[in-house]
Amino acid sequence: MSAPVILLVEDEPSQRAVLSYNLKAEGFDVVEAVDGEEALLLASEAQPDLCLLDWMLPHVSGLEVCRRLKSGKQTRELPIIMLSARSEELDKVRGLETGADDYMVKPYSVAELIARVRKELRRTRPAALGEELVYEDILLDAASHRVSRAGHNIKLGPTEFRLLACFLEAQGRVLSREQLLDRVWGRDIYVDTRTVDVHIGRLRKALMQHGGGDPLRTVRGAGYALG
Amino acid sequence: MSAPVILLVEDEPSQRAVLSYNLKAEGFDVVEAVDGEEALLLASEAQPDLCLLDWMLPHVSGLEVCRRLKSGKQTRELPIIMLSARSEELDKVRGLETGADDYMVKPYSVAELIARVRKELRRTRPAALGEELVYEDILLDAASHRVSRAGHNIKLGPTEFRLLACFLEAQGRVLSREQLLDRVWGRDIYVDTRTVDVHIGRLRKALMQHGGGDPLRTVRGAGYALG
DNA sequence: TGGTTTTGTGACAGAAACATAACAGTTTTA
DNA sequence: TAAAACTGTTATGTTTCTGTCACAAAACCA
Repeated sequence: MSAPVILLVEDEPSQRAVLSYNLKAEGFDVVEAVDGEEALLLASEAQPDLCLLDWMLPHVSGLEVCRRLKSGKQTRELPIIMLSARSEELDKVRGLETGADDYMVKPYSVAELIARVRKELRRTRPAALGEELVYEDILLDAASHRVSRAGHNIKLGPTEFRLLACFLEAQGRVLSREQLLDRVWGRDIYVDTRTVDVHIGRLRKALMQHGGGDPLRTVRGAGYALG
Repeated sequence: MSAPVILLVEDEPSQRAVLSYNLKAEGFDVVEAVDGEEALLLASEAQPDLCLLDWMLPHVSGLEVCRRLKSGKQTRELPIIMLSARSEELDKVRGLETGADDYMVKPYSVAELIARVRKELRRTRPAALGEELVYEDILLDAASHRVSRAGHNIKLGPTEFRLLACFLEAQGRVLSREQLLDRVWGRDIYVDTRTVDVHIGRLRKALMQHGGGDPLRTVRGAGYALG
């Protein structure tokens, strides 16, 4: 499973370097933007999982970037943590009003920032953080890379493991073959779309090896879903 | 018990502020010095448990401070972690054998710095954390540097020892080769990632020399895990 | 129903990931 | 200072996984 991607928007180079380095050390992928323009561009292009947004930016203010991200269709769901140098309560209120999901005042504890990042990602990318994912009698422990069903241990190849993690993260939503290729294989890998079918088959077989019904649902013309 | 006191020697105010803030956030008491003079004074006066020492200092260099601390009777036992801006200097620091207990190159991961601080403190203030790591019949005693399995003493090389300690600390989580290289070999050492495999093999052999199954699990495409 | 589209699946060859032994250079130990 | 222990790399063998294809089965549609 790919590491969560964090969009870091901060104009001051040294601040940016420190944050970037520490985020990378925690295992995140970091995409950096130096101003609002670039931030908005990368937000839709790099498909980040979370955005760290500085309040003070040249040209377009952080507040404005936040507002635009939250009103854009593609980027509405992107969690945003605002970083501000000032502690005035008014700023905080305004930040959260604009739709930011959290707010931190500089100077902040890096440990606390990381903790808040994790808190936001826990909602959207639980598998990437090493959480336990459950659906009925199926249990996937991302940290120890283990899967079991009704108590029986189940051995999965890397691809099937990621596939199952996707379905568990998607919470029953239907995922198209294209979406699965993106998330499981990666964005710029070219493989035949029918290959997904084969791996779905393998995943099904593995999950049913100790009995139990088929937990995967084929949605003709659309893709697959869990449950 | 009172919190460990850390003597932070760093002349640049912003760097000092960041470090101080983060250390305090982790529950340490911080005493700050801006140059070598003050550092030497505070080292004997404030009775710190550990010293974070910047390489570049006005007047008296960090290297010189380190040397003096290590030759002073009262301060000889004070653990020192040197902070250096560039990796070339790191070599010098190492080569000159200043007596520092650990080194970090800027920019560093705050999480890693904290981890190293704890590591040093564990030696000098062992009451802080439990020293024995256990998994099933495997026992690692960090204080005496001993490992045993099912009662049999097991002799491990330094690398295998650290490797096993990592797995015991990770509590069953999968560790990637990169993570292991970071933790066992160090962040800025270049070693082929395949080398990890070899040492895993050696560790396995050592752990199984008196019988018993393989406690290490290979997670294809991801890394290794204990149990 | 018959034809058409979509999905399921077994087989297979090639690729990738991993295990292990051997080796040469280095460091530590006695 | 010689011997022993340790390290990182390389080469080779082994296992496991992948992606594609071909054909079978199922679902859909008129």
